Amino acid sequence: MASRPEVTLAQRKRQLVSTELTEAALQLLALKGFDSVTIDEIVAAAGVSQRTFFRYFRSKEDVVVQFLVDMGADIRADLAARPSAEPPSVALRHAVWVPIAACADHPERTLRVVQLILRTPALLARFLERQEQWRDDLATELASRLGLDTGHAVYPQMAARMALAAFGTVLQRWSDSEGKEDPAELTDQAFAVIAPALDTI
Amino acid sequence: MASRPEVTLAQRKRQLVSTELTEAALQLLALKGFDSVTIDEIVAAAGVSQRTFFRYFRSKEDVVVQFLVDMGADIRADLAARPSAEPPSVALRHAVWVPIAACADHPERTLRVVQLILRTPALLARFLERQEQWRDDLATELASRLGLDTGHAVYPQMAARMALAAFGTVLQRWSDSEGKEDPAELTDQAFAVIAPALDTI
DNA sequence: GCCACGCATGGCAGTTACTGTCAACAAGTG
DNA sequence: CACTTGTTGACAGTAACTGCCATGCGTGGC
Repeated sequence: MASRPEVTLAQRKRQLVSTELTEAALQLLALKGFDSVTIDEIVAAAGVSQRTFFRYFRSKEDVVVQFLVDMGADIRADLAARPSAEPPSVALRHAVWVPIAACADHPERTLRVVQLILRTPALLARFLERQEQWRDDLATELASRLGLDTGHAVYPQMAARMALAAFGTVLQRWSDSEGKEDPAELTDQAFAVIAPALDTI
Repeated sequence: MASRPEVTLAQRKRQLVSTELTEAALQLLALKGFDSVTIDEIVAAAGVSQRTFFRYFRSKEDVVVQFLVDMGADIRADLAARPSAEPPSVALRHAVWVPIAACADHPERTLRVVQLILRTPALLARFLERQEQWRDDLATELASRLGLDTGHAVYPQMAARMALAAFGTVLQRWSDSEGKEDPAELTDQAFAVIAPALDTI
């Protein structure tokens, strides 16, 4: 046994508090809007102290954005797992599809959050800031795939930005249509636009 | 005379206070970093009260980002002025070149500010948030140029995002190279990447 | 010249996000 | 049992931001 001897009781407790805070925050924020909810209300609902909140999240915005952050690592991981013979447009489409599929799988959970983020300036700002990290990761991964130097060629940077442009467009259209438009179809349309640029490497 | 009877003394006084605050802020921020400078220090250097500061700027970040905001309107204006027969890649290249040229014209003034923004998470977040407005403007302008409906075609959104991707890449490379790389050349390279996608409309 | 009005400003109190510090407590280890 | 490690809560403190009100300064009517 001991396949995971590291998953101690303490770690599970941490996970519990984290999800408890996230749930409480998302419910309150979706209900009253971002600005009208204070940290005190969130921690009261979760049953912890304010100090504990800031041990789990760096800022009020982080509670909402956090669940999208982990997706960044998934994108890069998926891109790295793609066969290197695959053209960039196909590989990137698959990589970007990972977080979109996660949203599409639980629309009732994610749609509200996505809408909240896209329509709240403070949250949107943090979300975009996190995407910068995704972009750098994607760019370096692409550069190593293609044997290019990130410092000299603009292609990796541009390709990463174009992929995230597709991601953003899909998210926005999905949000604005209240989830009625099909994410898969939107992703196809977005990548159809950028594919000619991605594959002229 | 009276070519501008609206430019009263009061308005010029407002402009004076605004620039005074901006100058004081930029100097202090470039010197000590964004987080280490307080509003109190800025207003002390500018000789006004803290309350007055927040009558001119919505937040501490705004002092830095503000000067980049007006560029957004310029981009759209330039795009609208372009002949409609021009392919999107050329028209967008010219539109995006407007703010880049403004930076390239006064490198000693703008390089520090651009670096400060790109390297300070809080400032970067606000900057990106403002760009969202640029993007919407560009997208609607492009849609009307091409007679498309923003609500049904993804092309205008994607084209606007690609143009801003080029803008961001140029800014980042210019900033990372300490101004040594030529903005015009970087712009050409970036648009060379996206041109195949932009012109397959 | 004088008064009234608009408008920018400053001071002040208050809210809220966020941080440093310390003591208490629980769990695992020798 | 002593010791270490990790999590938590309470408290004080900083700094960003806002509402309110009084003050002064320029402009226009009389």
